[in-house]
Amino acid sequence: MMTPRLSVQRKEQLESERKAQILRAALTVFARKGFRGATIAEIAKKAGVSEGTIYNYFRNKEDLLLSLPREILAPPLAAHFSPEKEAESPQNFLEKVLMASLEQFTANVDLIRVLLASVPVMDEAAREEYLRRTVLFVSDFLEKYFQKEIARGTYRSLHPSVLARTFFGMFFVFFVTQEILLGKRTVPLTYEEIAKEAVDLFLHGALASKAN
Amino acid sequence: MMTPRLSVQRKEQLESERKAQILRAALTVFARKGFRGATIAEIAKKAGVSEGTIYNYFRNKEDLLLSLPREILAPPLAAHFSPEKEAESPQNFLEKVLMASLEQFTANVDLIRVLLASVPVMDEAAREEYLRRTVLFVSDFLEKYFQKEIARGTYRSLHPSVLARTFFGMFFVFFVTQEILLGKRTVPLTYEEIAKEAVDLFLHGALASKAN
DNA sequence: TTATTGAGTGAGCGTTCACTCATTATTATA
DNA sequence: TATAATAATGAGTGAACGCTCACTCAATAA
Repeated sequence: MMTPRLSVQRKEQLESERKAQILRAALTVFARKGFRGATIAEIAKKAGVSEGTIYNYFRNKEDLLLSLPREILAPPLAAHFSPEKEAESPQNFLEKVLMASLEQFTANVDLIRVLLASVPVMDEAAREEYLRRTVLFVSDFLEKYFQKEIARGTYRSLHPSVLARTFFGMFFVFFVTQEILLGKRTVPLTYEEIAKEAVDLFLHGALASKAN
Repeated sequence: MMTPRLSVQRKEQLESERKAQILRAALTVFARKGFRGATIAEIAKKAGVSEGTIYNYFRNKEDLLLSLPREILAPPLAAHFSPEKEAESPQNFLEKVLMASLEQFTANVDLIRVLLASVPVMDEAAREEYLRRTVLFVSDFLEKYFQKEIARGTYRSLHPSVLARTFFGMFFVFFVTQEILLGKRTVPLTYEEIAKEAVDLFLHGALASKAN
C-alpha cells in the first residue's frame, strides 16, 4: 500500500525484460525447430529460466508464438515507413523503401522464418494480426503511395495494388529465396546492387527498345 | 515361377494406386495441420486404410512428406516448361509462362502450403530436392530464357537472374498472398488481368513519362 | 482341396512433451 | 530481524502419437 512508485516501475521493467528474454529464446528455437518441433524445456534452458517461469509470463506455448511479432518486430518496422518524404524522385524513394525493408527483414530473418512456417497453419485471427504487422504493413503503405503518385501523373495508371504488390514481390522473393530457402546458392550481387537494378527495372521496364 | 506378366503389372498398378491414395490423404492433412500437427491416424482414416498399411508403403512420416513433390507435383510442372516455342513475342511468351505457372500453382495450393511451412525447417538435402522441383525449376528456366534473349537484344542487359527472379517474384507473391496468406481480402482482378498488367509493367516499366 | 503367401490390421509399447503445483528462494515491509 | 508477499523452480502427470508386430484372411498356387 505504501509501495513507492519507483519500485513498481522497476518491477514492471524487470518483468518486461524477463518477457523479452524468454521471447528471444523462443524465437531462436522456433526458427531452428519450427513451432511444434520446439520444446518448452529447450526454450527455458536457452532463456536461463525454468519451465515453470515461462508459464508465469505466457499462458501457453501458442501465446509465446503470437507474442513474437507484437513484441519484437512491430516497433522498428513502423518507424521506417512513416509516409513523410514522398517529395523525392521515384527512383530515390523506391530505393529507400526497398533498402529499409531489406534492412528490417535481414534483422528479423528468424522471425520471418517462423512466420512463413506458421502462417499457413494458423487460425484466422492470428494470421490476420501477423500479416497486418508485416506484409500488409509494407504493401498497404506502398499502395497508398502509388495511388497518390498516379493521381499526380508520376506513374502510369495501373492498378495501385498491382503496382504495390508487384514491387514488393520483386524484392521480397529475393530476400526469401536468398536468406531462407537457398543457403548461399544465389546471385553474386549485393543487396544494394539488386535494389538498384530492381528499381530501375520496375521504373523503366525490361525491354531494350522503347519503341511501341 | 509361372506367374503371368499381366498379374505382376496389375499388382504394381494397384500398389502405386495405394501409394497415391495415401499421398493424397497425407497432402490434405498436412496442408490443414502442418507436418507435425498431422497424425498418422488421421491420414490413415482419410485414406481409408489402417495405420499399419501406411508403413507398408512408406518408411516413416517424413518419407510421406518427401514423397509428395516427387509423386504429385513434378510431372505436370515439367510438361509446361519445355523450352520450345520461344520465338514468340516477349509479351506472349511471358504471359504464357505466367499463366501456366499460375495454373500449376493453383492446382497445387495444398502442396505449396505444405512446402512453405516445411522448407524452413527441413534439412539441407530435402530442401534442395524440394526447391529444385519447384521454385528453382521455374526460375532457372526463366534465367536461361532471359540470357538467350538478352544476347539477341530483346531485353536490356541486366543480370539474367535478377530478371528471372524479379519476374517470378512478381506473380509468385501475388499467388502466395492471395491463396495462402490472405483469404479473399485481395485485389478485385482475375489472374488473367493481373498477368497482363504484370507483364506489361515488367516490359515497359511503371513510369508515366518515357523521358529520360 | 489344401497350402502358401503377403497385404492389411490395430492394439499396444515406448517416448516425448506441454503443463501443473507443492516446495523453495527472493524480495518487500513492519 | 521477523513476517508477509511474490517469484522461481523442476519433478511429476497425463495425454498424444509414431511406429511395431503378432495375427488375420482373401487370393493364388500346388
